[in-house]
Amino acid sequence: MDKSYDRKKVEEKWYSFWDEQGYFKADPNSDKPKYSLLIPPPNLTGELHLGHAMQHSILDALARYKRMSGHDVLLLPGVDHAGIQFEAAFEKKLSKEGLSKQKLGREEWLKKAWGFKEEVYTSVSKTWRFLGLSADWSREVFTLDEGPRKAVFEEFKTYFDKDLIYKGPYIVVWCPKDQTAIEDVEVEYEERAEKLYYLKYGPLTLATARPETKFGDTAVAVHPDDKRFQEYVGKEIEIETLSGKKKMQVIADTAVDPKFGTGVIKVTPGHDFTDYEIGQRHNLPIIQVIDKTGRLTEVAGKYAGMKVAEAREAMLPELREKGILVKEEDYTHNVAVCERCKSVVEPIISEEWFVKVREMAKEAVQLIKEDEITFLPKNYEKILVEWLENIHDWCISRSLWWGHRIPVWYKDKEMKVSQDSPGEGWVQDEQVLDTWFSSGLWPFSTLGWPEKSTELEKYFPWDFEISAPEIKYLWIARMVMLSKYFTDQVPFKTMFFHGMLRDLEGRKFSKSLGNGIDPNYLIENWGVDATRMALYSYSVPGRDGRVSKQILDERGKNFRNFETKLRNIAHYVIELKPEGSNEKLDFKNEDDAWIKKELETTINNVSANIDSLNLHLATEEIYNFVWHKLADVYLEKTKERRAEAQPILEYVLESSLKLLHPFMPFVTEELWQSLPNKKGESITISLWPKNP
RNA sequence: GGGCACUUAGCUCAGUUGGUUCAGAGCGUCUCGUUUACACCGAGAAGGUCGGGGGUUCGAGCCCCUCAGUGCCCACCA
Repeated sequence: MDKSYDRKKVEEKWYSFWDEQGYFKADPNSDKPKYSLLIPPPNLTGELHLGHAMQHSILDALARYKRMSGHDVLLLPGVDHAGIQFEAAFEKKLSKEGLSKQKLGREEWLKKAWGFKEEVYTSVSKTWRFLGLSADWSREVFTLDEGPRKAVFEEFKTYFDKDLIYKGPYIVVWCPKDQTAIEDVEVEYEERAEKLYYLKYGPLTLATARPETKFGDTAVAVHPDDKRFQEYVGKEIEIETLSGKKKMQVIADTAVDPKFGTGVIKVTPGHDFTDYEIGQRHNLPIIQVIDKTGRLTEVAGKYAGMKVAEAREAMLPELREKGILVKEEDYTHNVAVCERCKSVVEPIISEEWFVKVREMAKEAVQLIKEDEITFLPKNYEKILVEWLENIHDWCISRSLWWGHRIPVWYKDKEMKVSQDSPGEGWVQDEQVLDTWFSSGLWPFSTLGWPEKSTELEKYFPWDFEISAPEIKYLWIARMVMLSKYFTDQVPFKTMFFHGMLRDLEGRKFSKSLGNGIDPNYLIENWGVDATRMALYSYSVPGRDGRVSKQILDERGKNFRNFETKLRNIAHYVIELKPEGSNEKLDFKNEDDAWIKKELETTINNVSANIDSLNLHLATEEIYNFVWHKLADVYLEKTKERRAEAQPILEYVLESSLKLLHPFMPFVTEELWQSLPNKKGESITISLWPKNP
């Protein structure tokens, strides 16, 4: 066979053929049973990675299989605006041009941002098509589109009217780099070797890792049962500070661990979560020491204006000199950093919007426990339930510009919830909503909700949803919660968590490590079909895989070879068809009966494995049949009775192509079209083989 | 600290209810073979006491207990 043909060209040709024929379009008016799959909207940040490629390969295999099995399939594509991540990527680009948010102003910035969005989108959507994704592009949705915008407003208004939304000062995780509050689920912890400082507070000594927050102390606390400090509880002690002597009360609170450090803590309600809670219990005042840019405020005296790390270094000599700092020891602990930009985050008091989600979460738990969602792997059900049971109020505001703006308007002392300006003189809230506020609605906002569309009626709840495990709380749990709340239904019937692909050391792929593998690289080397096949072997639910470029190349090569094998089988069957071949399909010969039986077994096993979402087994099954049964054994045997076996060869080849099509769409279409009786008719709409 | 996974051939991984077909695949290694579908191939071979130990059973990678190692998630101790 020709070994040097242009695979890419062929892929493009068939993809546009399918697209033009409209095979991927769902038809709400069809009377076929529906099967709906929701594509997790990738973030608008640029490149697609291996995880996306795997998700899309899995989704597409299922979509194609269901389509061939007589379903009206909706595979719905979309894109997420990804607030923080998008702004970070955009900011980088702007800074290269010497521009910034400050220089541009909100309006101009947004204009450019939309331009950047288009740019990024173009490259992303191209890659999608390369993977062969059989999505209904006519229904593609972007989270900032008008539809989702209406849905988001409906969501906000509903919460507001039901008194589930409130705004207030609260301790939040603040990212000084991104200049916004983030959620605790967006925080990562990094182990760092720092120091533990022992400070003298009057008659007491306490240990702290953060002496710079000293200016915000409003109490000293011990455990109520700790006998060592009983005499001080409820009293005031006089302590030495950097700005002279000061009185401070000693309180008792169970949050204090008597075994850690000296058993005494300083309470800084403005900059520590535990301390904040202690402060609430004891009515302590809050002093802000660190501002939103990560610098000390004027309460820090001469240290005001310094960044946290600088200030800490700078104040140590004075603390030593004044005899306040009495001991230092090495201390390794976890430091909270922003998941997106990796800078150290600060607990800070800020004015933010919150949603009370406890009741909603409770109902979601109920729903999950009724087993209406099949989780793969199963144990994720428990993981999600536990998170939902311990949920706390959701901080939904972000100090960003890219996103759905909070639909609240102010005029003098008045406030109104409205999607658009209520009129002259009204000013909209500056903040935007958390990205997940809109993503949580995705299963129904994409189908026209809050309108009652036929699409919503037909395709919701979704039959299948897939996700990386890392967004199980941020996204999956929220979708369940919001679907229950707004539609009283589950968002999807099957929830498939794929594993994470990691490098050989077991580390995540990340930009900062530079260990990523570009799916486009694999596609260029081995073709889409082979790349997809390689990925299916890692598609076992919940199981991580360790890969390297070399390992993926091996797999890619293997399946590229398989593709060649398939081409050669087709060549033998079709091109080398002898004159005067038998026309009648019967299986009287012993070999014919054998291959027929093997094929039937394969059909059963492949179908069953797709139905049970074991794509790695389904692909193995058909691979084994085609290579080691059909090619190695049967085909060899037909050489002695070529003309007689022709109808059986054609029949088995056709069935094999169909069985392979969900996984290797391109080569199967190409070979299908070369069958003498199939010119122009697509394998995409052929019927899945069934045994009598 | 709490929870959850994983540990099977040199490497990356399968192995769905315990039972001739479970001891496998791909790649790698070795031997042989250019027989017209295919060397991006074919025939064959080597290689694992399925992490250690204990238990249940007529019978266990597969169930239970325990130990060890690895990874992930959650919480967070100032």
